[in-house]
Amino acid sequence: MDLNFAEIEKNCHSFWKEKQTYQVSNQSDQPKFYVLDMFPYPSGSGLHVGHPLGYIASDIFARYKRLNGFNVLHPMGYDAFGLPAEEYAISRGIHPAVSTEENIARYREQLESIGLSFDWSREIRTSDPTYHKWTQWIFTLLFNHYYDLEADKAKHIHELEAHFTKYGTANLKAATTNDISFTPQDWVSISKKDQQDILMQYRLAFRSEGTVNWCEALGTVLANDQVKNGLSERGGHPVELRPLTQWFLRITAYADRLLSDLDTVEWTDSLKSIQRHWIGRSEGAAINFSIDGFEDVLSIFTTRPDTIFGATFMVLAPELALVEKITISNQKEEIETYVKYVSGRSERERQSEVKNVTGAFTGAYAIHPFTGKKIPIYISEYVLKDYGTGAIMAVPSDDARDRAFAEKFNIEIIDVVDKSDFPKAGIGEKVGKIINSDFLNGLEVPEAIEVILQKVEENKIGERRVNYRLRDAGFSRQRYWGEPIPIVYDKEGIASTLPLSELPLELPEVENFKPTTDGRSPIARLESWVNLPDGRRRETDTMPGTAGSAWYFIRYTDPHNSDAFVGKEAIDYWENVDLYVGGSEHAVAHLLYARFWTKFLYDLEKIKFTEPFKKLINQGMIQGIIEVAYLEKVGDANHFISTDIADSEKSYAPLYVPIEFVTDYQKEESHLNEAGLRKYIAWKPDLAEAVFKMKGGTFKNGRFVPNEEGAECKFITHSEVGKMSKSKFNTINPDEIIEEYGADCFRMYEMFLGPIEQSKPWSTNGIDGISKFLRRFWTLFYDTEGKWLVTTDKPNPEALKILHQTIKKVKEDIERFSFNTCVSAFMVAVNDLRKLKCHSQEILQPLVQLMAPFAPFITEHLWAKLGHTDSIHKSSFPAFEEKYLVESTIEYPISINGKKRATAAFATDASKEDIEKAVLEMKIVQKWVDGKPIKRLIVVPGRMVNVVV
RNA sequence: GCCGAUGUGGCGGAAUUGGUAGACGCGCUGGAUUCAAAAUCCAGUUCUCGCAAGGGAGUGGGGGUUCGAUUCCCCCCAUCGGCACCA
Repeated sequence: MDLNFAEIEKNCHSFWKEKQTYQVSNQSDQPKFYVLDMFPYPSGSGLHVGHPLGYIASDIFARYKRLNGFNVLHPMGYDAFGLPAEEYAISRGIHPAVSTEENIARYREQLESIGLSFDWSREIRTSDPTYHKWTQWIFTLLFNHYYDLEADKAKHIHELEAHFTKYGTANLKAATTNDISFTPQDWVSISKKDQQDILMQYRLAFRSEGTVNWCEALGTVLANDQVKNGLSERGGHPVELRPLTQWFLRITAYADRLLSDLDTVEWTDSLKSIQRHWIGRSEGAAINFSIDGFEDVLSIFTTRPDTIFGATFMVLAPELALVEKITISNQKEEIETYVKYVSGRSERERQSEVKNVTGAFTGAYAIHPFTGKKIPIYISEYVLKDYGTGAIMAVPSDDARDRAFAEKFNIEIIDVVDKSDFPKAGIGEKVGKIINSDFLNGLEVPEAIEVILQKVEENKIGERRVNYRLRDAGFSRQRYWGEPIPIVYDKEGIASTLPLSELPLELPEVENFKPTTDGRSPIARLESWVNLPDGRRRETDTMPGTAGSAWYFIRYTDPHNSDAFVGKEAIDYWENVDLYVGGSEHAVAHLLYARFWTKFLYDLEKIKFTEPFKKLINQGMIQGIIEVAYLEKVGDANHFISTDIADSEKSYAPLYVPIEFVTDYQKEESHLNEAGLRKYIAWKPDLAEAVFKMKGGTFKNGRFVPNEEGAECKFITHSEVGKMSKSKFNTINPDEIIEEYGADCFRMYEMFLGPIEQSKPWSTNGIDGISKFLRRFWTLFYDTEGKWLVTTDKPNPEALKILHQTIKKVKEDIERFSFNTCVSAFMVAVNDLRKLKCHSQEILQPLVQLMAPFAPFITEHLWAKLGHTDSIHKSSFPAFEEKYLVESTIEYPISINGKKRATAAFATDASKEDIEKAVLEMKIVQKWVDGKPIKRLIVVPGRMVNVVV
């Protein structure tokens, strides 16, 4: 009987549904295990073959853990709010709620067809009011807390108010937007509005004027991680810096913990290093320089205080308020021109211009705190307003940029570090001996740093300071499709949060949800919603996509709780995610925000863990082949040129070609034939008039005109490996593959492709191998007539050995997430058992259980045929027994001078001496030794023999 | 430029602690079956010299440690990913 996977799959789906096989309870005596896939955004194009790679891997692991007696939480849901979902809806001209609903339905269907063992009763959606109610609630908590740097945790804002009333800012160590100081008397005497403005500077969710990434095309601001090379990550639109009042989350307060706790999680080195970089901790000092003729002090940040005697000028960020104040009248024009020039430059331009230093002199001078010398103050765009204090002491001898600047503006360079002992060291490297530096002379750099830091603190001219590259997270979006920020403003503009009883604050229905261009959210147009009867006004910005995904893994443990974001018992039982699987593209956004929210909720004692994801595996990207046709514009005419006759000197416009039009796709000779070309012009009607030139002739107006009799219409396309995406028309859908080969085959093939974390182009070359394997596996159970072959015969030792070898290998390999080698192991086992004509139930039944995590459908069917009524996925993982692997002899490789020349079998318990003797007597060994003296004879028992001549 | 990862047959890849390099699969070659084909089954398949027996080379390149290196160390190259005036 042939393997009829379609029928088996159908039966399994209804069996699992009926028995609720994958539903999991929060009450269990079994140990817990939490396996989670990264939250998908339900895109309009559905799943392509790249998505399931991680889902299948995590599913195998979840099933494996279940078979090993764990209570496994393995849920799935949708990151349904956010920019991509909204852009998709706008492009189709429908409401995002409608398109999201449609997309989710399709996703669900596809995910189920793959046989993923999700507990669907726990499905959540970020756009669902019963969910976003709690996202909003967490926002209100962030608003009502500040960060106490002394206790190193978040505390309620009331504690801060109490501190202000009692002590003012004295002895306050709290994360803040601006360092200010006042007395308790000041605090009580100022207005309520002023008090609130001050408190706002301490809240963990706060409103502030900041420079934001404004994207005109998307009509919204974007977070730093949504901007790549000065363009929006989504859509590639230009992004400019704009001052705008926005909501922010004070993630910087958690910078140190986010950094140090990376050591406690099992993530890849590359991912950890990406996060470390993003956080960008640097230790140094803030040092105050007085300004000649002004009361103001100039505070600078440096990581090289040891080079302070080499500081020959100062540089300020052009945007700094101080600049205007200190500029002397003679220099006013120059400075103004320069400031204007900088403000007109986009982020992108500033980044691309690395070599050419620019700047302007303010005419003011700072006083060197140790030498008392006057040093000129410049401004330049290479100093960033938001990093450190926005001001530096420039040391041209030990910093490449400072040096370039000094050379251009003819400023003195004093060598302060003698690096003659380190000829290979680059400029700025922290090695060498200090010279020309008064009391620091002769010290090694690390010592000098310590000495100067002490001196700076003694003299009260500065302090040690740790600085971070990490910025506070912009949390406002001027878009429709997101959680409304649950804030109202009174007549004075004082912000307050909505109480839990008024949550969720649902998105109002609007006629026009398209983005505006005036920097306001679309819901701001809805006056009736914005203005409350009591005169207060609602906040109209919405939250970014990262909000809902920052805590979703918590909600899965108790998804239907209407009284709390999660039940205490539920979260204390399940705790954090044991295994998290997803792409590395979320390295800094989602993964950092989720860690931040987790730590915040931990501080508030809502949860008992400090990291959301203990172990994280990044699955590689399955790439696609992108097919491109070369286009040359000749006047108004469009000429397409086949790649084999393309002129390598010329540059052509590459146009994407949908892969379904391409013949011999994935092969070198991929091309469009006559029918393909017709499809192409039908798909792009504006190119109907185009001319396609190829070796064999020309295709024009829907007809191929050959150069000579019998010439072929073969328009060769240019093929390259790249991301699989709808916009490149190269997505391959799992549905067709499942229909043709079955879900089990699809699952095993995706795993067989190679290590899970490796990226590779998709190719169906080789899927036949898996398909054949499954059919061979099937023939262990059924003959061609459909007769059941399994017997109760006692298995022979050889079959037992095969089984137990396989159990051992598969168990070890699953535990190290090496799924491709598991599939190989199954193939080896099936090949060997077929050779033995083994049909013994005692062998085959454990083999079926072993394969259940990989091929859940076929194994479920066979399990039932083997006489079981309950699901195989509720059974157990076969136990490995060493005794079946014990061998009486071991085959040793015999090497001469490290090169293998022969093999020889010896008894397992053969002594070293016996082996030595036997080896030396071997003919082949004597031939190689050839009478020469034997220098050494190495025998590693159970391993190998090496004869050194 | 800095940081991280990767580099093995025609292809995807395996070799878990330094111990038989190339498991398993694709592809290819030959054979069986068939009127023929598909499917299936059997055998072979790193390169190279050789009729063969048997040699030689070989895990991106160069060097080193070791009886023995895909595995450890140093230098270099290539590809991918991240960051890029970060003081």
